[in-house]
Amino acid sequence: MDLFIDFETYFDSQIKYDLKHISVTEYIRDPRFKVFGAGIAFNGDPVKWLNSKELNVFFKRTNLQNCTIIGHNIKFDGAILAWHYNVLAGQWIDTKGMSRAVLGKSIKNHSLATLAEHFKLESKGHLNTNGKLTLTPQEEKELADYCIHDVELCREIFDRLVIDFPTSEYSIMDQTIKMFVQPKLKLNVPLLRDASVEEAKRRANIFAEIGIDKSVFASNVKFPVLLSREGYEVPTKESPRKKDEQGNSLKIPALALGDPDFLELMENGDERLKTLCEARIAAKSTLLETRSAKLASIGQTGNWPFDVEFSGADQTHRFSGGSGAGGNPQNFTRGSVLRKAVEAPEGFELIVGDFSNIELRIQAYLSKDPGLIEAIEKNRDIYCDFASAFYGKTITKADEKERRFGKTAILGLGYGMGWLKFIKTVRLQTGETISEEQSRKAVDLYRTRYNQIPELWKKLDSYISKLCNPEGIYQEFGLPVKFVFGELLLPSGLKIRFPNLRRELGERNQPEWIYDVYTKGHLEKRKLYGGKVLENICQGLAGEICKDSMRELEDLVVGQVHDELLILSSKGLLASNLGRVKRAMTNSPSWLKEMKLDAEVGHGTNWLEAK
DNA sequence: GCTTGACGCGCC
DNA sequence: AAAAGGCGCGTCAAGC
Repeated sequence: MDLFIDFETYFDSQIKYDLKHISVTEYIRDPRFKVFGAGIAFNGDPVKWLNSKELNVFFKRTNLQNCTIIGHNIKFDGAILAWHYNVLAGQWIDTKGMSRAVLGKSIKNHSLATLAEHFKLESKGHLNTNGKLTLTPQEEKELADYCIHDVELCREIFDRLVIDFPTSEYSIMDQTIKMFVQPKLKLNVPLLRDASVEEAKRRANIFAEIGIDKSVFASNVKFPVLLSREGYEVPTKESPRKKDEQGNSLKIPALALGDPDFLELMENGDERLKTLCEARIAAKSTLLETRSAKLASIGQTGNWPFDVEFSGADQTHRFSGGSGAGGNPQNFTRGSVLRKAVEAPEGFELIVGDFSNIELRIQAYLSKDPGLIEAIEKNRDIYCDFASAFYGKTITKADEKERRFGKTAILGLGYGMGWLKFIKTVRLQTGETISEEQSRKAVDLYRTRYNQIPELWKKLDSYISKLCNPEGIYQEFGLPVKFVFGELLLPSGLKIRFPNLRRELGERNQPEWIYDVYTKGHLEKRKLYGGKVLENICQGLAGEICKDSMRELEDLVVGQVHDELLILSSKGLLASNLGRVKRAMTNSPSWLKEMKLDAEVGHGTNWLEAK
C-alpha cells in the first residue's frame, strides 16, 4: 500500500520561524510548531484533506508500518510523522530524490512547480499563509485545495519518475531517510558550545590585536586595498566567472587559501604581511564557529538527524550533504571537535569503515594497468612506489615528505591533470614549490609508469562520439558501464547524463565535446574529454560499491560520508559487527569481480575516536 | 529591506 | 594535443 502525503504547517518569516532561517530539525522540534493539516491519498484514491484533529484520529486508527509513504521532500513530512505522531513507514520514498536521480542537471531545479511544468501537468498553485497562526474556515478551505493539488502533483510526478528509477535504489533511498527521521547519534552539547565560544574569542583576538576591524579582512574589496596601502603588491588571477565585453576573463585579487601566490605572501619573511594574511584567513574561516553553534542548538533538542541527499551529486549519483540538521556532515573539519561531538548513545559503540583508495582501485582494474594492479594485490604502498621511481631511490613510509608527494601525484594525475595544475596542486597539498621541470617529470612518469591509464583516457575519448548516436545501441567496450545516446548507464541502472552533447569549436578553433548542465538555475556549458569521462565513471562506480555495503549492513548504518560508513553497534556485539562491517566493505562488486577491495574499520565512543 | 551573484572555505 | 571534479554554507557587494 502506498500513502502519498503532504503536511501544511504554520510558519512566520517575520519572527524568523521558517525554513529559511532555521533547519528542518529545529523547525519541527520548536514549541511553536503547528500542523494545520495534511493532504493524503492511498494509492490512486482521491486525495483527502485532514485537519489537525482528523489527523490525530487517523494516525491512531491506521497502521502504516507496512506502508510505503511517498512525498516530495519526504524527510520533512517523515520527520513530522516520526517525531510528532510516532508514525514510522515500512518504506520511505522521496520524489525529489527520484527526480535528482532520473532527471539530474537536465532540469533547472527539482521543486514541485518545476517538475509539474516539466511533465506538462496543471501548474502548482500559489498560497501564502505566512504569519497566520489560526485559519478562518475560508482560509482552511483554500489551504486544503492547494494542498490536495500538491499531493496530486506529487503522485503524478511519482508515476512518471518511477519508469526510469532503478529498482535497486529504493532501499538505499529508504536508508538515507531513516538516518534522518529515526536519528540514533548524540551530540555533545557542552563540548560544541565551548568550542564555538573559544573559536569566536580566538578570531576576535586576532582582529583586536591588529586594531583593524574584521570586516576589512573579510571583504574582497577592502582587503586588497589595505595591502596596497601598506605597500604590498597584490597578486591577481583570472576570475572564473566575471568577463568583460569581449568575453575575456577579468583579473581579480588572488588572496585565498587556494591561491599559491597568497601562500607565498605569507612565507616571504615579512612579519607584518604574515600577520595580515593570517587575519584574512581567520576572517574567512567561519565554519568551526558557526557550525559548532548550530550543532549545539540541534543537540539540545534531541538526537542528531544525519542528513545526506540521495543522488545529490546528480552527475555521479553520489550523496551530497544535507542542511536539515545543523549543516553539511560531509565537510566537518578533519580531526576537529565537530567530529568528536558526534557520539554513540549509552551502551553503543560507533564503528567507522573507510574504503581504502577506492577510486584508485577502480581506475586500476578498469584500465587493467599491470603496475597499479600488482601494487594493489601485493599490498605495496603505491604512494611510495611512485615516489621511489620519481626520486630514483627507495622511499618508505618514514620518508614523509617524499611519500606525501607520491600521494599527491597518484591521487591527482589519474584524470588527466597537466603540469601547470600539478604545480598548484602540489603547492596547496604539500606546501612544496616544484619547478616546471619537476612537474613535467612527474606527469610524464605517471603516464609512462601506469601507461594503461592514458590508454583508457584515449579510448574513452573516442567513445564519446558513440554517446551521440541517437539509435541508442548499448555498447560496453569491456567496461561495467553501457554507452547509450547521451548517457552512461551504471550497473545499478542510474545514468550519468551529458545533455545536449555536441561538437563545438573552442579556443584556437579546436573542436571540443560540449554538454549543457543547470547549475544554480542557470544553463552552463561543460567540456567533456576522456579523463573526465573516467572520473565520472570512477566516482559513480565508487558510489555504487558504497551503496552495496549500505544495503548489506541494513539498519546498522547511521551515517555516510563519501567513502565512509558510520555504523552503530551495541557493545556486546562489537566484535562480530566489526567483522561484519569489514566483510561488507571488502566484497568485490558483481560487475568487477577481479577487483580487490580493502577498508579500514575502527571504533570508538565518538566519530573522531572511531576514525 | 530583500534577493541574487560572486567568492572563499570546508570535505572527498 | 591537452584537459581533475563535485558538493553545501557563510559572507559581502550589487541590484532592485
